[in-house]
Amino acid sequence: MTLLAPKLGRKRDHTRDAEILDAALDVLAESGYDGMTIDMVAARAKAGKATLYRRWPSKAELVIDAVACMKAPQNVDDLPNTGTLRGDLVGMFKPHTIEDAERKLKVMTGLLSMLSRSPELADAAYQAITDPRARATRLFLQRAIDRGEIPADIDIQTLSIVSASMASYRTLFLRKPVDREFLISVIDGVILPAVGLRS
Amino acid sequence: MTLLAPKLGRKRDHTRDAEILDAALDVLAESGYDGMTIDMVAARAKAGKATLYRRWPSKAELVIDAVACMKAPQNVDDLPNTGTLRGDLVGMFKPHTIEDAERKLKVMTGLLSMLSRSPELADAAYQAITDPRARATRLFLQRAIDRGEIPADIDIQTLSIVSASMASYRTLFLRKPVDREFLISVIDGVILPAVGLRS
DNA sequence: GGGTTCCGAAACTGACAAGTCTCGTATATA
DNA sequence: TATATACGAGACTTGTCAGTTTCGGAACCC
Repeated sequence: MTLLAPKLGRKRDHTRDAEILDAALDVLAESGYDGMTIDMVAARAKAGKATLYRRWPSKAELVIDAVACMKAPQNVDDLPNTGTLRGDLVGMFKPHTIEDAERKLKVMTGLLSMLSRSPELADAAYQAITDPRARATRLFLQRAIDRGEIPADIDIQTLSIVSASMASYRTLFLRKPVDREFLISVIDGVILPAVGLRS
Repeated sequence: MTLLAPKLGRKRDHTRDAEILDAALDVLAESGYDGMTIDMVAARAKAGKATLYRRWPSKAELVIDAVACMKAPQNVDDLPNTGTLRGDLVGMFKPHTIEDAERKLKVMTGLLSMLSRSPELADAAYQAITDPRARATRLFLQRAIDRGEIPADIDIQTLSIVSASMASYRTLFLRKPVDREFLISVIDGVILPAVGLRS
């Protein structure tokens, strides 16, 4: 027997998928996983609830898909490459990059208490939000080692998460803005001194 | 007219307050704010729901009180004082201290998405969880400066939150255990090099 | 003892949200 | 044109949970 679906009737408009997932991310960033309702997402996407349930079997699956689709094609080419470690690190503070990081952190905040209950969601969040940033920083450090700017025996793994850790902590625990001044103080007061570059 | 309450009837057993608040913290650490129900707290404390509502007007107030009562009388005397910065920092890894920090972090995780909606809760969490740790680290750094172990021009504010930031990030974002090895790598790979103490 | 408030247990009420279904309409194939 | 599916809108069902009330019993004061 064939399981092929017949090709009858109106076709599903898959351009709406991205719009719905983006609406879900907005609601998620604003209200968190528990505060988010399917009605909110449908309203923001100007879609019917049935349209959402036709595409995703449950709220949980919708959220996993929405988080996974944040995973930007982080092109190595559009990362800073200034020739100095400090230049690369500071180069991450372009308005667009900061804006993107802020939204991701808000989404992550609303997801945190769910991660322990849904390994699948935890993995999606790691792939889309946590890992790309650490990758970029590891790249900066490795290039600095390769060009002899910093010693080769530094702890790359640990140092690569310093800026992300401190930015998250400042937002989540201290509830203060992650502004340019703070990021500069992390770079010049922690990371660069730690790799032996004093200003 | 007098507003003095009459002293009739059975007296409220205020020794139950602490037991109920402690049960609330357990549930909070396990299920987060949204996942926590009053029934869970009552069941864990072997109390009736009415008993809880006789003492706190709402779930929100109960949680604020529970978090506030975590604020231990952090005695400066029982903080490490070893004579070296590294000794003081490492001295924070006593089993009891780590256990305490783990529970606080779990509670905080379940609270994070609420903090933006309840400034009162945010303040209680800051006073009870976030600030005490930063205070201790600032003390260690200041003593190291005073004894001439490290330069006086370091950025104490920024450096004092490095270890807490990285421990939180590792737990929340990376979902890996904050074990002794990791903490040592933060101290020896980031903090001490950053203040000019190389191993 | 009599009146009052506490206690744990559990029934009850009301609101809200996940998920389903229906309706009128639009768009596709045959 | 006839049939089948997608669409937005919204009614409907069901379960859960905050908060209230009721119950039988215990503790306290007069």
